[in-house]
Amino acid sequence: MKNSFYKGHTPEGAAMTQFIRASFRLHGLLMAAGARLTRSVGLTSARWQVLSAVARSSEPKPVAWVARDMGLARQSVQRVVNDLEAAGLLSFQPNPRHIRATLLAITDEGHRAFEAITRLQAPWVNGLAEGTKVREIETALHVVQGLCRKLQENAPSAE
Amino acid sequence: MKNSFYKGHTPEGAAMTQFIRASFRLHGLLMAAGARLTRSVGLTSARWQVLSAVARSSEPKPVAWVARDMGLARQSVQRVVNDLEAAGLLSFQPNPRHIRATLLAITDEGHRAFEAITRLQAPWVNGLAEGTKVREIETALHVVQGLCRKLQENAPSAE
DNA sequence: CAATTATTGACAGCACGCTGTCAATCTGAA
DNA sequence: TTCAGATTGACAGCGTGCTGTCAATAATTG
Repeated sequence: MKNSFYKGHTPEGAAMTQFIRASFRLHGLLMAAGARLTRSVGLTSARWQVLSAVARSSEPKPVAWVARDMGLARQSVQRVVNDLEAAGLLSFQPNPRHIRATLLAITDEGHRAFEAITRLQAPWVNGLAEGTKVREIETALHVVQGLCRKLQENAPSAE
Repeated sequence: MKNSFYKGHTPEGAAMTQFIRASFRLHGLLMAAGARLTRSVGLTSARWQVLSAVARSSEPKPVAWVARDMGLARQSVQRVVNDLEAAGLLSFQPNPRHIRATLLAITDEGHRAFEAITRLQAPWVNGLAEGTKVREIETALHVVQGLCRKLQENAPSAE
């Protein structure tokens, strides 16, 4: 795979370029898999991720806080949250510290949907990880986290 | 990070779940970085990737072939290609084997844009990879490629 | 206390990937 | 040769993430 397209790259840079290309493809495949996984519960990948973020949260938060936790823009999460509220999976609770910034709470129905998908996700991801050593996954995670850190430093966070 | 949310997961599955979450964030950050990188040439991340795929291709191909190479749906690439053609960076060449499926060729202007971005991308990715060992990147690439392979097997390819 | 600044949500609009459907075209088997 | 199936591009529509702008509300500062 060493060809003219990697002129100007350090060995690390050439390897990283390949890794980034593979990451794009992985993202597409994960999104497709997430769609299949969540469809049976009547959700989508993005809605499930937002629901999870709220479910995993240690305390009720406004939309903007959840967005920051997820590393997404505020408005992206806002619209998904509005959809989830309309679907009855999330509810807005009054925020004693801020009139407009209502707190997000998961409803009983939302909790049921979250647990239903969790029961599907666990065996799915176990199968996906089968055959890969924990050490390798941790190395990969380390590389990805290092990239995220570097990219976040050089990136003017939106707004 | 071992908490109740990883019940039902094997050790590999728990690590993989973390890795997938990190991958989503990485994708978002890479897209943002790609936007900054390509904006100066008047392109976007997606258009640059399609242009690169055509530029790297060993022979002229119809849109559907390029889409398969990139692991994307045919129509996603089709619309970007139409935009690139309208912008004068790509051109449609007659295909002796198929009247409708014209072949994609890069124009002089497209070549200039591609090279301009390549000159920006190389130092950018070198800096990004700096401090990460090639061995680690290759392990991460190996993990990602393994995931892609597994996901592609279990996924009914679109259409 | 008053005025400036920061945060938050509402609204509108864009880029991109997906799907489904349709007609034109090519391919291969009967 | 003919006809059924595959391939390809055109068109329309959806979900998701982004940006920019605006008004309402908090927080901070003089």
